[in-house]
Amino acid sequence: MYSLSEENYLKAIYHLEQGAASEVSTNAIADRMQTKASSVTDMIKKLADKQLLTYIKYKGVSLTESGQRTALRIIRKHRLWEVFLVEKLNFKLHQVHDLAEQLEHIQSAELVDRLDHFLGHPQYDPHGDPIPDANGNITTRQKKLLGQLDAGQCAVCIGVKSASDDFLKYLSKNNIGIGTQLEVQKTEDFTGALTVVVDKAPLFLTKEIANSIYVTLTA
Amino acid sequence: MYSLSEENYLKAIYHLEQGAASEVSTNAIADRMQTKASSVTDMIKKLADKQLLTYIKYKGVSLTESGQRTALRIIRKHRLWEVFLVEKLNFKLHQVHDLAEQLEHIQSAELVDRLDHFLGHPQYDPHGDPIPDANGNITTRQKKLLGQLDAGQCAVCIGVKSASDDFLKYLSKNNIGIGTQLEVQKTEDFTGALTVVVDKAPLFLTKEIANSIYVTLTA
DNA sequence: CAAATTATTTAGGCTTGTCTAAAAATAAAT
DNA sequence: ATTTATTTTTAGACAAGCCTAAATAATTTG
Repeated sequence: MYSLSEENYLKAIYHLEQGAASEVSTNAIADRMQTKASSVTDMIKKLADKQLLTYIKYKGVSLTESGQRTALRIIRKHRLWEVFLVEKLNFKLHQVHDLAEQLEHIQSAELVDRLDHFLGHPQYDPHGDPIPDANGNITTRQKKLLGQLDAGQCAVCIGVKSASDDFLKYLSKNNIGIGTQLEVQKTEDFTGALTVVVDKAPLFLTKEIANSIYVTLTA
Repeated sequence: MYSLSEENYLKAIYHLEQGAASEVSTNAIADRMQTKASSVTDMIKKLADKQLLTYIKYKGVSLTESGQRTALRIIRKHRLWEVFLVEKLNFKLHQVHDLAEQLEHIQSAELVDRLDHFLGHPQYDPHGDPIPDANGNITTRQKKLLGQLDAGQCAVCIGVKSASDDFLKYLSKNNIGIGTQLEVQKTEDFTGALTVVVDKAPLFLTKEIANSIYVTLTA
């Protein structure tokens, strides 16, 4: 179908498009892909020829319908493999990304579907990111760092940024895990620390800890 | 480590070396890899530079210790993935080869080890081929077609050549599966058909059936 | 608004892995 | 033992994907 390199570009551009209002710039892509701007120009011309994105010289690119669909297929594979690696093979969270980067390029629609079924149609990957379904539909949750919330806001933990043993141990000791409901009770402007309510009990978190926990706001 | 192409060459050469007394010829490799002899020459020069094989012009190649080890690592991955695809994802036998050809190139020793453990350290893949262990040790069993045996020989079924539904149904109805002990009672020279003893009961098999069943001789 | 800075593209080159066509070596056959 | 046929290697070219250096466009700044 598409080459390994083409797939990686599509995925990178998709991610850059999320969380950036306008077109995606050449340099932004080069940055993310650890490559040179001139290489990016070459590739986006090729992807434009294949109708995967629209490209206006000196202005940037944006994915077409077809480009988005393709990117989402790759992201679906990536996240399903991450679930497999963590849930079935007991990998640690921080180990799975690089492996999934390889596995996401395996070509076989049937393999993806069977893997999805084998894993019980998971909705989210181990980092808390949503897994697109077979049709490319994705439930977009606003992913935030706990440290970015204001007093009074409620959220649920959907993932963590770092996965050091000590950090995970600290979290489980304080009854925080994926799915845990949190309410921000108070914020300290000076230190950035905050007090949250977990299981009706108040808990004091430093700025560093709060900025290592991903959450999504609850309705 | 090694490129996808290099890995495929090593694997092909390994397989050609098994069941060929002398050096492996350029054309034999080209045939197996569906490529041109000139491309093979280019590649074997590169592999010789990397000490993965010894190459004498116009005479052929043979893998070094290091080349064999590398090939066996790839074959180990291939066969473990095949087990996964059949046992965990319920793929049909004939579907798994092409997928395993992709999966065998995923780079991660830890992934292989964890997969091996997850699958319960299987000894053989779904085709009945032995899986090398983590150190590259492989239990070489003489793999034969049932139709090649003579009267009086005993063997155990280790796999099947085709995997059509009808054929598998036929086998299970006659109590033949992986691990089944067989003794050849009589052969018919003219038709190639043979009578085998399964579970102490005689069973008549046509030449076509007998040549679709892989066995290994028992001591 | 013109000059300086930054971003992007073009031009040309390199590597990997492939190919075709021609040359050289080996093997087969009369 | 020469000629013929086959196999293998060399030479030169090509596409993909990357690079550096130079040119051009866009943006920022005084």
